[in-house]
Amino acid sequence: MTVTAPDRFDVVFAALADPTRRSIVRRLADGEATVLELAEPFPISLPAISRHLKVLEHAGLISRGRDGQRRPCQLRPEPLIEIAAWAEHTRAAWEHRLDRLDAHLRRSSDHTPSPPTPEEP
Amino acid sequence: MTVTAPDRFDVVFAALADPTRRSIVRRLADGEATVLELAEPFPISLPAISRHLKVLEHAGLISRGRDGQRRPCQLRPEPLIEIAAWAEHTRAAWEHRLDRLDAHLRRSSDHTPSPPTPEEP
DNA sequence: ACGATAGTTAACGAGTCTGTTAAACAACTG
DNA sequence: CAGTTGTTTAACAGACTCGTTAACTATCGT
Repeated sequence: MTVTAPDRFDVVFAALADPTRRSIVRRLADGEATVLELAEPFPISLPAISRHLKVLEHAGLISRGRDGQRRPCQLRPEPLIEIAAWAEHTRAAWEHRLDRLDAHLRRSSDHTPSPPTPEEP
Repeated sequence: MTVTAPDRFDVVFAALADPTRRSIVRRLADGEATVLELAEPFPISLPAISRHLKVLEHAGLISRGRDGQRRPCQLRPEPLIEIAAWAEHTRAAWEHRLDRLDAHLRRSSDHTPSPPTPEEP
């Protein structure tokens, strides 16, 4: 257990920070696959894949079922939606701030030599 | 020198995997800020902040200028757009695959049970 | 029950974060 | 010039990550 509460985004971004895991996620977007099928394109050992899958599962990016001795993996898109929304929201805030700055500069072009960085009241 | 070419997304996702750095990014969406201003909300030392900023800069998420002895930081939204697009694209592929599966099931059986994802009218 | 197939856990090493403190560098100020 | 403010670099410790191999569990097929 970690002392500080682990943000949900921490584990999702960290999971996607690895190229192997992103590749697995991308692969699972095309449909369910077993561990061996997922491992096939990569030059690394099966235990390494197994741990990557555990990381993805822990991040909520995949879920695993049971089919005999196989453990098929499925993509769970919710975290993808969340991080896309976060990135988009942050970008939108940035753009909105630029708009406000632009409007401010437009207004104060006559007199009122205000500082270049307008603080929000 | 790194042996394997480091994917651009690796460094962006890794940069955003840290809550302090995400918080800084979020803060910069509201406008330019100096290192001291960015450090103020956090209980960690200034060198730690400086290194976080270096990581963000290396990921292309911020750029830094010069204003006397200050080094003001600015958000660069391009990487945010890229990862949002990646997540959305992956999610879209997943959804499309479900649509195809649904259509296939519809075609290949007469008495189709109620589909689990009621998306089509 | 046996062996083959599918996957996980254990133990370990190399390398990479993240934080610290102390010291340095850079630019403004008196 | 000296002192102060803003920021970075150096050196180091602790934790985590990613890979390995060896051994283990679980399920299928005969």
